[in-house]
Amino acid sequence: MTTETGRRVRRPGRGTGSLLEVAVGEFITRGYDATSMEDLSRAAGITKSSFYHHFSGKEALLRAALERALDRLFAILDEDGARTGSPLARLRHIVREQVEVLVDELPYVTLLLRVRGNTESERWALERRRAFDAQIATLVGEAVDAGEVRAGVEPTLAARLLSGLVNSVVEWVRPGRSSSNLPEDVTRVAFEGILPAAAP
Amino acid sequence: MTTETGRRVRRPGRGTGSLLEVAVGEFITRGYDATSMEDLSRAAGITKSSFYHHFSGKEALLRAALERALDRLFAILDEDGARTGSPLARLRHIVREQVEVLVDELPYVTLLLRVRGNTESERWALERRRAFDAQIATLVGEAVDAGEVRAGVEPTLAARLLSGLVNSVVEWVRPGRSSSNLPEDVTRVAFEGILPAAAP
DNA sequence: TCGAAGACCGACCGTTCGTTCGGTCTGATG
DNA sequence: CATCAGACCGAACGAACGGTCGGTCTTCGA
Repeated sequence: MTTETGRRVRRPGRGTGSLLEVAVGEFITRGYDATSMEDLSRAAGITKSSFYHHFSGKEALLRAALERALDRLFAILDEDGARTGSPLARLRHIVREQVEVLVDELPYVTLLLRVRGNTESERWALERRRAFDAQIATLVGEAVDAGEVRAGVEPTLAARLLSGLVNSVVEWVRPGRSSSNLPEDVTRVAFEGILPAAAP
Repeated sequence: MTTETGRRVRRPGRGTGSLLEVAVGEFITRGYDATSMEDLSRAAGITKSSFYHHFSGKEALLRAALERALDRLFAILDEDGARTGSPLARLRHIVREQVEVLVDELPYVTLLLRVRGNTESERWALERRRAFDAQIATLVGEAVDAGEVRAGVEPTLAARLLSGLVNSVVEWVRPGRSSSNLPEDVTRVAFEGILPAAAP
């Protein structure tokens, strides 16, 4: 237990948050399955058994990380900009905020996007991801029905490519190093085309 | 050795190609590190030790799969349509063919796109992937310089998003089930925008 | 000052991993 | 019919895995 005022009493320790951060970093560079508890311990500067004092096991670490990413993503859908206005405006808002979250919580979202469903936690995360994507797909369909966009292809395909484009940012973005406004740029590219023909 | 006429002499066996196909399928569903040699053997219908008669080890399987995917991708760059014509036309050709290869060699390309650099083979594949992407990025820059496209964002960012959009197809496409012309649709979406504003 | 509890540790457990080895069976070749 | 090589197998190897256990050290509240 911790007292009301001032968490992390007694020894300075390191806190579960810091350990989670270290663990997620290792999970990303080596892959979850290829990362051993000894790898995590070495990276955190404590022994393997000490790690089990803070987390019940390897999968609990994964679960905590996936929850953090999913909570941030679903929070976007509850914002005003995602619930009011035209379907197209709501879509643009969600895409912009999604890139924001993606950069803000880069390691956690990166881990989420690499999950394949091996463990129970991974299957749970996959299900929530599917629910998130389904809401995007619905919104794309509404935007097409409202005549706000040219329906060049099936809304289902458009929604998938939209998610694919946005999520691909995690593959190369590095925190701190953003000369331009990344969320705005990605949103513009997604809706106006990556390489639109030059005006004649 | 095999005779000129009629490969796979003697026992019917199964052939290394079939074993590779099975192994790649398991690698994709469970992940490379989470897949044991016994998993592979069970899926192939032979014992673990029999598997070593055809492949020198687990990583050799991975290497063979990655080579197959990379060979197909680099072959695109050698086609006429990728070497002659305007930069924009060459880009469109490459994107269309890339989707084609992606669907044609789905499991192998999927595996390639999930590689993170744990083993020597993975690092080798990552390097070749980078070389491929670099050629795309160069071509995007040439198209912008030639005034063939509106340069809304940095060419580097555009190239990355282009690759991300195209490669994301492996996450949901299923072979055989293509009512529409997928390569053409993806190409149009990539260049004209996923959800372009409706004409007034 | 002293008891309690959290942070941490070294040693160890059973299991599973990738790989090896010695050997059997089969079928085309001479 | 004898030979030979490739396809295949059961059993076992050392190493590494995730996880457990009993105990030590440190710090704070009473």
